[in-house]
Amino acid sequence: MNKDQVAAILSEIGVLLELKGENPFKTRAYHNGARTLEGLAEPLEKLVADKRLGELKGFGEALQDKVTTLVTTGKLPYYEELRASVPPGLVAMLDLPGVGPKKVKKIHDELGITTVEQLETACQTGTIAALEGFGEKSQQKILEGIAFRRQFASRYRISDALLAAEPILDNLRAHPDVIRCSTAGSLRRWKEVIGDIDFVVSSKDPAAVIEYFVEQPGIQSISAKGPTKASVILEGGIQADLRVVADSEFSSALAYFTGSKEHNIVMRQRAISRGLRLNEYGLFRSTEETRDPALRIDCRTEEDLFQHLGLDYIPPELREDQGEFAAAENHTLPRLLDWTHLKGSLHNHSNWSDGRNTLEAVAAHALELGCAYWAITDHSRASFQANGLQVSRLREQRQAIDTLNRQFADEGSEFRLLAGSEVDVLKDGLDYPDDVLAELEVVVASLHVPANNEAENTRRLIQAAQNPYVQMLGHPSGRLLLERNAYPVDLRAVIDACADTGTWIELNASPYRLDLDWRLWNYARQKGVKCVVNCDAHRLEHAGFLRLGAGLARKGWLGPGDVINSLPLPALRKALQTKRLRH
DNA sequence: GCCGTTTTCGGCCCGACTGTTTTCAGTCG
Repeated sequence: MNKDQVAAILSEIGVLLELKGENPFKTRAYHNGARTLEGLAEPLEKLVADKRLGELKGFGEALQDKVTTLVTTGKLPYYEELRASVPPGLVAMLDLPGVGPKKVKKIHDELGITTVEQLETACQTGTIAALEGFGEKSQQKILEGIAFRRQFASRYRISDALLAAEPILDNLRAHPDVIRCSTAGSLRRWKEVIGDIDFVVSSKDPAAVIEYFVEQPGIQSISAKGPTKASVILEGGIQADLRVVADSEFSSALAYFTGSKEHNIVMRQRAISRGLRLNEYGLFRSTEETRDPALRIDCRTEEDLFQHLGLDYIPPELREDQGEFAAAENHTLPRLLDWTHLKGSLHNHSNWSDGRNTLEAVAAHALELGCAYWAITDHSRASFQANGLQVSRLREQRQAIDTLNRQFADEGSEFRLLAGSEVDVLKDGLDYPDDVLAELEVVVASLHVPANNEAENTRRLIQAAQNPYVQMLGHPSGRLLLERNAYPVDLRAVIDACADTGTWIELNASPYRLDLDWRLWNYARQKGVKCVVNCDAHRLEHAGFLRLGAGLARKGWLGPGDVINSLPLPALRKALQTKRLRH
C-alpha cells in the first residue's frame, strides 16, 4: 500500500471515529497523520522498513503500529471492524450541507436512520424538525441538499470529461478508416459541466469505426449500436455518443452536434434568410427539407460554413448565442487566449499551509513546465483549518522564497517565485494588516466564510477590492461545481468596484471552481477589469489546470491582452505595483 | 491519539456562520 492509500484510510478512520462520537482530539490525530503522509517526500515503504515512522510529527505508538500493519500486510483489522460497525449511509450523510458528525450521530441514535433515503422520508414527515437541536430550517436545508445531489447525479465536471474523452479521441484519430474526427457538444464548447461526451467522425467505412469505438478501453456497457451511431457508458458513468458521417458532411455534422441549441437556431435562421437550408447533412440551396447532394454547397470546413452565412469563424467556445453573431458579422470577434500564452499562476499553495509540496518542489515543477514565474500564496492565519500562516511564519516563508530566488539568479535562470498570500476576507476586513500586506509581492483576497446575506458579502468583497495592497479577488462566487452553489453576492457590483479600484479578478482554474463564471467575463472585460487565470494549485499536478482555465477564459471572450498572467515577468512586476503606486 | 513535560496526565482548539437557542452547539473553511 502506498502513502496515498494509507492516508485515505487514516482519514476515513478519523471520519468513522467522529461518527461514533469519539474524542475530537483523537479523530484529529488521524486526520493530521493522513495529511503528514500525503506530504511525505520519501517513500513510505522505506520509512516503515527503517522503523523511522516515529520521526514524523504526530506519529505516536498507535499510528506507527497501524501504518506499519497497513504497509506490510495491506490490511488493518482495526479499520475493518470500525468500518463494519458504522452504516455506510451515515458517511454519505456527511456530504449534505449543514450536516456534520454530531448531527448524523443524533439522527442515527435517536431515530435509527441509516440511509440518506430514510433521512429524506424523515424530513418529509417532519420528524427531523422535532429533534432537539434541529428545526424547520435545518430540515429544509437537508431536503434541499438531497435534491441538489440528485439533480446533478449524471453531470460531470469538464476535467473528468476531458480525461475520459481524450484517449478515445486519440485512438479514433489513429484509426486507418477515420478521415477526420473531433469531440462535439458541450465538451467542445468547453462548458464547465457536461452531461455526455459527443464524438463526430468522418469515414468511408462507418461500420468499422463503430466496431472500433465500442471496443475502446474503459467502456462499461454499450447502450446502442447502429450503422452510423453508437452510445456507450464509460467507467465512471459518463455516456459517450459517436456519430459517423461521410467526409463531405463532416463540417455541417460537427457544427450541428457542437451546438449550442440556441446558436444553431440562429444559424438556421441565417441560412433561411439567404434562401438556404442548414441541417446536420450540409448547407443546401433550397428552403425545403432536403439532403440532395446536387443542391449542397461545398463546405469542407466549419470556416466555409460560417463564410457562406456571412460570418467570421466563431470558435466553439463562443457558440452560445451570447453576442457572437453580431461580432462575427462586424469582424469584431476577439482574438482568444491560448493556454500557451500563460506564463505562470499567481495563486498557489505550498506545504507551508495546506498544499502538499515544498517550495523547492513547486518551483522546480513550474520551471520544468516552462513558466516564467509562480506565486506562492498560502492561506492567512484565520484559515486555521488550512494551517494558515501567522505573520511570523509568513515572514519566515518570505525568506525561504528569497533564498530560492537567489539560487535561480546564481544559476542564471530567469524564473522566479513570487511571495504572496491568499488573505482571508473577514467580517471586519482582511486577515493581515496593511503593513504586512505591503511586504508581499502578490495579494489575493478570498472570502472563505461568507454570510448568508447578499448585501453583506458584496460589501466585504468591495471593501477588499478597495484595499491598495490587494491586486486581485480570488474565486469570487465561492461555488464548488456539482457540490455547492455560489454564496449570495452581487457580482456585477463587485466587478464595478474592481473596475473603479484597478483590482483584477481571478479565474480560478480548479475544475471544482472555474470561478469567476465565464458568463460574467465579457461584462468584466467591457468594464476594463483584467483577468488572472490561477491554478489555486495544492499539489504539483494542479499546474495542469492552466489549460482548463484558459479554456474558460476563451469562453468568456478573453484574449491575451485581458489576462494579466500572459505578461512576461518584468511587465507583470510593474502591473503588480500599479495599484499601490496610486496611494 | 499525541505531546511534553510541571515524569503521569492535562492540554490540544481559529474565526465566523446558521439555527436553535436565550447564551450556545454544530458546522465549515
